[in-house]
Amino acid sequence: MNHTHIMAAPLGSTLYKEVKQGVLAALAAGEWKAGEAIPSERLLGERFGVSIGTLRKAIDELVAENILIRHQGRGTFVATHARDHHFFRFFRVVRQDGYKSYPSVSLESFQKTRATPLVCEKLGLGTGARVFEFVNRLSLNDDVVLLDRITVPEALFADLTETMLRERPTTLYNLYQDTFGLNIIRTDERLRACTADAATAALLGVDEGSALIEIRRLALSYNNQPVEWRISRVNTDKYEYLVNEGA
Amino acid sequence: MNHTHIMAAPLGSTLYKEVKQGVLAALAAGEWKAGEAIPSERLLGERFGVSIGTLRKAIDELVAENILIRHQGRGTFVATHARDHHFFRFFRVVRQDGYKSYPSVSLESFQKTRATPLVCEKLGLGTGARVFEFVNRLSLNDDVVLLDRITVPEALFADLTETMLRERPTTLYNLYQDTFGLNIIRTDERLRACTADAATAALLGVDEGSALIEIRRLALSYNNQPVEWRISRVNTDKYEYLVNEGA
DNA sequence: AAGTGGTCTAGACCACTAC
DNA sequence: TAGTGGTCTAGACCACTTA
Repeated sequence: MNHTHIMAAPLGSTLYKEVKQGVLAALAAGEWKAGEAIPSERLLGERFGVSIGTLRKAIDELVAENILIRHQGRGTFVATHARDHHFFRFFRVVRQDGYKSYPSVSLESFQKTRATPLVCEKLGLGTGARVFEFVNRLSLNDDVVLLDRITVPEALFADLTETMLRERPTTLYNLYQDTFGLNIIRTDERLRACTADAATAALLGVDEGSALIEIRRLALSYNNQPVEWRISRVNTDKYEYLVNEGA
Repeated sequence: MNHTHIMAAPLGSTLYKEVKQGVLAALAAGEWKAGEAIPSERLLGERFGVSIGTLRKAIDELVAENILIRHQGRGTFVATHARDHHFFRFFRVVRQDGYKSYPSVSLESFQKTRATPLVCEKLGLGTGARVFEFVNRLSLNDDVVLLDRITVPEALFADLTETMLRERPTTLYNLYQDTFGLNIIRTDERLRACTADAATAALLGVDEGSALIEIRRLALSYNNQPVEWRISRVNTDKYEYLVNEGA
């Protein structure tokens, strides 16, 4: 029997890709919030007019992209940035012996300002758009290791306050999710070697001129929407940046 | 109707996982060489006593892991490290404007020696095992950018010669595949900031003491067999190290 | 035209979770 | 016990490649 599907066939035009886009659209529209369960496979299959197998193939890809999480017997859930969950997917700094631990964060500065041309380009903002800029100092096992200078557009983060950053119970990306409905699903990172300027050296507790790694990260949400621009500097005397490819 | 499969259920014990292991075992045993087509889905389904759908699920995962490549209408092939193919999966250094180009390589040294304790540990070798050690200098767009010190065990690379390295037509990992039957499918990289010593500075054309990125890479084949240990130093004045997570 | 992988279906049964 | 996702089947039809 030929399939008689309800939806039109606009783009890549295979049924399951359309279903995937449909689910992504519902996600981007906030129909299901982070941490919530999405409807059952049977219901979604009916909604999109496809068989379970086809629906599953669409969901399979979203699970592979860490956008959804399945729990057998419970349901399928919108992924969250909870501490124990996918934290190390975006945090790659580990001790040189391989030991992974969660950083403790101290907020060093916070201001509302206007974006530089570089930041405007990275975040896709108009010239002189307003942004929040703040600096976090991260420690691992009581070693000061990272300095993050983070910039986010005011347009997406209306009413962000220093207190919200200081008193957030979990991770930064979890705050983005819960408070602003912004779900980071992808990052683009570029690393260079650099040397510590006086201010950086003081905050990291290293000598001025020490070799550091500089990470420039753009974090994106659904539809490749840029959400956060970040420049990190890492003291790699006892820690290193980990990349696994394959497996 | 219940499935009546031929194989025993040893480990993760779902049918398609067993099929996947069976295909991996055939690959590791060299039953199908790099670049060759594996048997058709119908034949493999018969061989493992499973339906096409189950066989496909096993192959799907191997394709997702870049171990096999499917070409509609032609067949399924063992992945190769051909230049145009997956080269940038293991080579992450790009120009700061994002432009990707293939490096030109010059071999700076080549020797047979005994492994240091560190190398023995990384490559899983016995104390004092014999290894080949060579240094490559890589240029991108006529800029000298990378210095690779590469160590491989003699046990896996019997009869490796300087000439083979100098006159290889394609990539290094392609040489490993074609000449030694060693298929790199995974790497573990750890990055630190470092400063250029005199020898490194001279070869990279930078000042002694310049900040560089140091990459320590272990490259592995099937069954997590360590094949190559490599320490690279990168001049990031005009280039950077690229990591994309998600999508 | 024959053979390959790619998509899709409809339904069975299993394993796990919650009530 | 009811509902969820997880696995598996058997086969139809499509799209592409090769000859």
